[in-house]
Amino acid sequence: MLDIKLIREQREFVKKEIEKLYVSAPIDAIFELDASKRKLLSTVECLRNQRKSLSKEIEKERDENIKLSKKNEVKKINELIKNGEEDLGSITHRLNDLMLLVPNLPYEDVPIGKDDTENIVVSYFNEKKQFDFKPRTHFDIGEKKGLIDFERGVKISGTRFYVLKKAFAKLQRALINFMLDVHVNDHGYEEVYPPFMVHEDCLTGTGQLPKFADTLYKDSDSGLWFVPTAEVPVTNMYRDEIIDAEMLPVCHVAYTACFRKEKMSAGKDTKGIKRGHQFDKVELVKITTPETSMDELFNLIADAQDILNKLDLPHRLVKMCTGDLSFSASVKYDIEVYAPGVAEWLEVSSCSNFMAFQARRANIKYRRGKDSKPEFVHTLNGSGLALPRTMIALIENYQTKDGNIKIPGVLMPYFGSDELL
RNA sequence: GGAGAGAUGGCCGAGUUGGUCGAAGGCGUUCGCCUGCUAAGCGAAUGUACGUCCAUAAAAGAUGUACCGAGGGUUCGAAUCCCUCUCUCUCCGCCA
Repeated sequence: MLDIKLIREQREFVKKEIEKLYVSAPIDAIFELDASKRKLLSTVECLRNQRKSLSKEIEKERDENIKLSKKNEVKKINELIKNGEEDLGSITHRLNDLMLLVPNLPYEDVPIGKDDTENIVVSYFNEKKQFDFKPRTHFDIGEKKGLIDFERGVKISGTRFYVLKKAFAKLQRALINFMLDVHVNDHGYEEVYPPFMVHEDCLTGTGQLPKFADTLYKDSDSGLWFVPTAEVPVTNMYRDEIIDAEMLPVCHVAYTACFRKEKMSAGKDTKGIKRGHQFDKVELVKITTPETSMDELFNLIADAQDILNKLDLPHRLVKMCTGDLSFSASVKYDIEVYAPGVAEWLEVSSCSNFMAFQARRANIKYRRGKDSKPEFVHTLNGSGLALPRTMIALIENYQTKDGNIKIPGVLMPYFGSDELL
């Protein structure tokens, strides 16, 4: 959520910034609603003040007649208050609804562009592997060796579900543990294991709701939503809290399954395990002071990249342009790993600084000093990394000519002693 | 799932014959005094949000309103009375 004061005081600036995102937002309507809300609020507060003082007079009044007339006076005021409160309620409600639909503003150095074609590749890391044969796709390998069962996945759960078997199931488990250990031991994150189902407030807090309800799964019975990313439960751990300044930055790493309807991508990426309704992910979340959030973003990106470096996988860092920023992000960098079988750069991590946008929605604050007023924190997150796509890259990059996969050394303690699958 | 108890400020904890309660008291914290140092003692301060005024880079200041788990009701007036919900705790049952 944006600061309403920013819209109040610098409406044209906000509109100009939103234009850069190639989306529309009801800034003018918000401005008008805010003005009428404040006007009405003053009126109602003034009336309540009158009621208060009259009530006190009634208490002390000895004359029954005067008392009665004053009571009637308050009753009339109460009518006015009631009407005012109803209007105020509906205006506030409408204002809030609109505010929740306004995306975050882009950070100053975000390149302007209308879609992903205008993103900027910042740099490349690790050499692409050379093959003296045509590299196969992960789904080709997986099916032939009986390590991915697409048919049964579809049988039990429908399209975009698959079953990992034997060495592939184990490989994913090994990767999860490897990633968690690296982030905890080498990068200093604190591991958390959060719920995979959350209250609606959480999704509003991190910005998935109300706009993207149709991409999320929900249990209508309990009203709980399945998390589309660990960002949601982990960031919301601190909802409605004031964090001690000494605790910052808060750095968490969490493994969760993630659930997404993928309606926007209907028909896209239907082959393989690139895009399923359920996938595993190790997520990095940081909560920082406003001053340090940009530095922490680059630390976070480096931490995510470190996994790929340790696995010696070719990847590149891509800076998102304004038109490709996600709803809540102010800056976003994607890490894309190269998979030679499908011959694609796969997004394995999306690292964002949300500035105070989520903090404002989720009401997460910190105190600069003992006597300082609470201020909103900055929140960040990025995958570290998404499992299926890391799997794809690992399988396709480490395949041998005879159809096996060589396990990288760093994974040996996790996967076991088998050199080949 | 059955029975009972509870939810108050950073914490503990009063307040339940409705008004002077944003809320006693204690602890903690901050500042000052005292002290060779520390402790103790003494004095003062110490919630959040939003609005208005002032000011405008911001803060501070003044003032108003709301908030005693959440929502609704009774009343001139509710932390206090009534209803609904949520959560926590204890006991019993059931179960991974």
